[in-house]
Amino acid sequence: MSVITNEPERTEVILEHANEAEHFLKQLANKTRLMVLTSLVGKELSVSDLLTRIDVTQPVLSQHLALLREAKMVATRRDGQVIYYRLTDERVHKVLGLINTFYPASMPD
Amino acid sequence: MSVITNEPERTEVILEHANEAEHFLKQLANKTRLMVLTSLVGKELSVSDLLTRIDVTQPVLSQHLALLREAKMVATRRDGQVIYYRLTDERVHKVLGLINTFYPASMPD
DNA sequence: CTGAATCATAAGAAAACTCTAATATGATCA
DNA sequence: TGATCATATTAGAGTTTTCTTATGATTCAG
Repeated sequence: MSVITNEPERTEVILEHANEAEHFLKQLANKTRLMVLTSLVGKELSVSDLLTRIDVTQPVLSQHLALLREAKMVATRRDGQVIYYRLTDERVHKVLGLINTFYPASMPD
Repeated sequence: MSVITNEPERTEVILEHANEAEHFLKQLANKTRLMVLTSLVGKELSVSDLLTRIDVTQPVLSQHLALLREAKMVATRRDGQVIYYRLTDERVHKVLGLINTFYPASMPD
């Protein structure tokens, strides 16, 4: 029935998924959320941890975290009163990795 | 002075470029603009061409094209009364290619 | 149980984005 | 020149996103 379609690229697939792609990109297209997601690459962090790294108020951070949870881009684990967040969407990881290549690497700490 | 930093990934670079990354992603995070950009992969198209493929009014398309021009994601060429658009940002091409892999390939025409 | 700490939620204001409708610009052609 | 075609621009309305402020829920220590 279906044949192997081995063109080097078929970006047109997005045309049929433009709504989903728009939605996905919108979830990433926010400074606070980008910083959250980037901070979570390779490690789990608590909300307090994130608050020390990102300059936003607690409710604002919490609202962005709620959005990311809803989007299933992150998941949580509770330990006492602390809630740890981690990345759960490999697509996010890939996009962050690509975007990362667009900017010059800065001096590591 | 600087040393080779050859970690497998250093997504933290985005942290220092979160504003730019947000701006870049916002420009992509729109159905009409995604369809425009995707339609332009590998080919030049006129505004009329785009209008036949994308279901929006002429002024709306023109406004989105203005934004993409401003963002330098596309460039134009005039031939008589027709204006042709083409992609000019390799980063856009790369992101579209990646997003594309997130969706199942559909049957080619 | 009371209080403090950590995190979440909700309502409304403010800001940003997108569309509608009307008009303008530039090119071609009779 | 005047009409028409292709595309762009503008003002304002409508919609969506984000923030502010206040409050709620859960956990733990004393």
